[in-house]
Amino acid sequence: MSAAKALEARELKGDLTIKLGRRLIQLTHLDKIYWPDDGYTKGDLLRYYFKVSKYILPYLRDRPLILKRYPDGIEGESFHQHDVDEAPEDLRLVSIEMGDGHKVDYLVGGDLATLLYTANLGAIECHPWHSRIDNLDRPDWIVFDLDPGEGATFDRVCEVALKVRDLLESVGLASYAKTSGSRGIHVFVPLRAEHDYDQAARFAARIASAVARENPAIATVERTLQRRRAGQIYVDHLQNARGKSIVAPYSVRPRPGATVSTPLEWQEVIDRKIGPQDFTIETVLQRISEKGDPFKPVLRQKQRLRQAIKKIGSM
DNA sequence: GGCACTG
DNA sequence: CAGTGCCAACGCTAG
DNA sequence: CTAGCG
Ligand SMILES: [Mn+2]
Ligand SMILES: [Mn+2]
Repeated sequence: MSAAKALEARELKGDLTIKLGRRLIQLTHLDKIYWPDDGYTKGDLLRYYFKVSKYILPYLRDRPLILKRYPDGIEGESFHQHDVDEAPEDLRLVSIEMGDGHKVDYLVGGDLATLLYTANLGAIECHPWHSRIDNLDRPDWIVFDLDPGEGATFDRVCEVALKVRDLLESVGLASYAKTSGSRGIHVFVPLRAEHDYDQAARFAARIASAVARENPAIATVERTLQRRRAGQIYVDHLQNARGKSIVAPYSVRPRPGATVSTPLEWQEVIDRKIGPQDFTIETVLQRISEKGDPFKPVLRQKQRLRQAIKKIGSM
């Protein structure tokens, strides 16, 4: 059966084998409940990823994938998986040598077959590396993970996101925001992959620290939970390292409502009329068809860090 | 979720 | 046959 | 070095 016809059925039940080009992909337990409070099933998850594939796959292409698996749904136990030893032969893998010399076989993103294979394993979220397999030591984006503390509002997250954007802009860099799908915002800075993780991370630390220093009531870079004040937003820059990841644009989250990490226009961050709960596996496709993808420049803009490092150094 | 292994 | 184990690694930094 | 964080 064609993948499209099979997956677009309103109700998905039991198991299904779909053909993608020459590949056969097994999709199992389609009626298993993954979101008990909402009634969404594993079939609903697979249908969403099939329909959004054209938009999400560019952000996964040629990147090692970290799987965070929820085989029994969002309230069941979960585990991380890097080393994938049982993947079908025809899915792309890359063998990456770790610090201690042992090798880990990562799945490589970008193919629909891989996306549906990982979703079928219960990998609700997509977690790509910040670098691509042809240049694993040089990230092609920097991320700022804005995490609201207990009691901090999404309004305040928006406020801090704009501070980050403005500072980046003042050193000559464009940036892009998406909802995390939980309560925060992720700010991405697209890069030409020419600086290594250490240089990128040091730059990110300087930006985050400056935002916290200039806005101490609402932003902090303090990692110790107990020392973050209520209402502050934690500007987490420490994800900018090899082997770490952040959830991809258009990735589903294992959260109530089956929310999706959704790219925003900066004007939406300014207007504060939207919230993370507005974007779910049921609403995001409609939004994309109306507004397009605000993150498109993230894969096109090859920004260079040299001048920006110089400028932040003199501030 | 699926596979290897145990009893 | 049913039941169980397994599937992460690591980078950072305050103390 | 370890503990806590993600
Ligand atoms: Mn974080
Ligand atoms: Mn976060």
